[in-house]
Amino acid sequence: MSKQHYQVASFRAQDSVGYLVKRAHSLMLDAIEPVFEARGFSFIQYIVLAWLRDGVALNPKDICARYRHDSGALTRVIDQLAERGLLERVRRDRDRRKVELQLTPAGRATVEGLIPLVVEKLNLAFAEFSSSEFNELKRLLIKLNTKLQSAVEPTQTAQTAASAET
Amino acid sequence: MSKQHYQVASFRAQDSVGYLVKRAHSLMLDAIEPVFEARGFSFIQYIVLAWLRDGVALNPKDICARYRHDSGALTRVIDQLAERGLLERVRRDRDRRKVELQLTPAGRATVEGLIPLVVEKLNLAFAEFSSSEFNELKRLLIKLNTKLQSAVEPTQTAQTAASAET
DNA sequence: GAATAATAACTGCCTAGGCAGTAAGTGTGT
DNA sequence: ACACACTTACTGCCTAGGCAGTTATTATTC
Repeated sequence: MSKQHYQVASFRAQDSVGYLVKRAHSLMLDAIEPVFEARGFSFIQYIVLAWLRDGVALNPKDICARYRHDSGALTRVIDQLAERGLLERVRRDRDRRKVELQLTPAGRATVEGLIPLVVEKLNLAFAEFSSSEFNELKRLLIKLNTKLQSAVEPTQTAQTAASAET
Repeated sequence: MSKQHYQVASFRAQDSVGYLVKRAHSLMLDAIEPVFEARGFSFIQYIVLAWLRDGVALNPKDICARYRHDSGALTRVIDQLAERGLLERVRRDRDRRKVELQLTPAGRATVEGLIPLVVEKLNLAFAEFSSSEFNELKRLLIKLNTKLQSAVEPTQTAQTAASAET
């Protein structure tokens, strides 16, 4: 038996965690987007640059999967960044379907300049959070995401999982 | 002095709570949207119906403010719902700028039918959360939202807080 | 080894949402 | 009373993202 946190009879949409999460996402974007736009960047452009810097994702497919962004839309974001000389597409001989994205020195300098602005906004948002509150929020969000992800993915080990028909 | 949870030198974009929140939002939408679409509704249509049912918001402006939805986009959503006979626009003599939205019996029946599907998905997502974890996540999200909201709103003392007329 | 499936990036099209402006209605100050 | 500012809902336009293909490349199967 699993916890039943919500009951049909007493459910109110505005009490849903889904609403709280949507609202947090929207408010955080509203807080940070003007910072980027004032410097000629969109938020998604920053994400691509930052993830390349950190080595999290090196090709479009990784970014799509991890940031849950549309493949077609991402191609156009990469076009914009490449046109501005902030990254380069490199086709490797290993697997010629894949495109490896590499930051140029200008791209690296750009993202290094943007990060302090992000850090400042984040610290402001969590100024009144204790360390334990901050860490607990992260832990619970990761726990939620892990669960949701496994529900979405018809993944590797899903063969044994109760007959998910295509 | 306030907590500095992030440092520029050690910042990695994928560790940001912003990313966790964005991901949670995206995954939750992916989990619930197919349920609505299979029944001919979009998620935003459900939100409008559910909020009207709960009396949270009775006119477009309230929904825009609380759900952070664009006013123009919302007008079109209301058009769709009105065309399908699920709600009606009523202009009141009190303030003829405002449009009061009223669920029709069909609209009420529709939303009552959708809510169990939402409750089921939410309970699945939080099945492995204890009551204290669940409540703590809600509390921390509310705390975050409150802070972010106050950063967005420039004025907002106690003046407008008391302006809730029926 | 050829046929088929699967994968990665990309393109075109379409729709929903953001933005700016408009119209009707209301409040305020003098 | 009048001008002015403000509010609410709506409209048109534009852009970013979702979706369905397309192409090039690699993996799998017979």
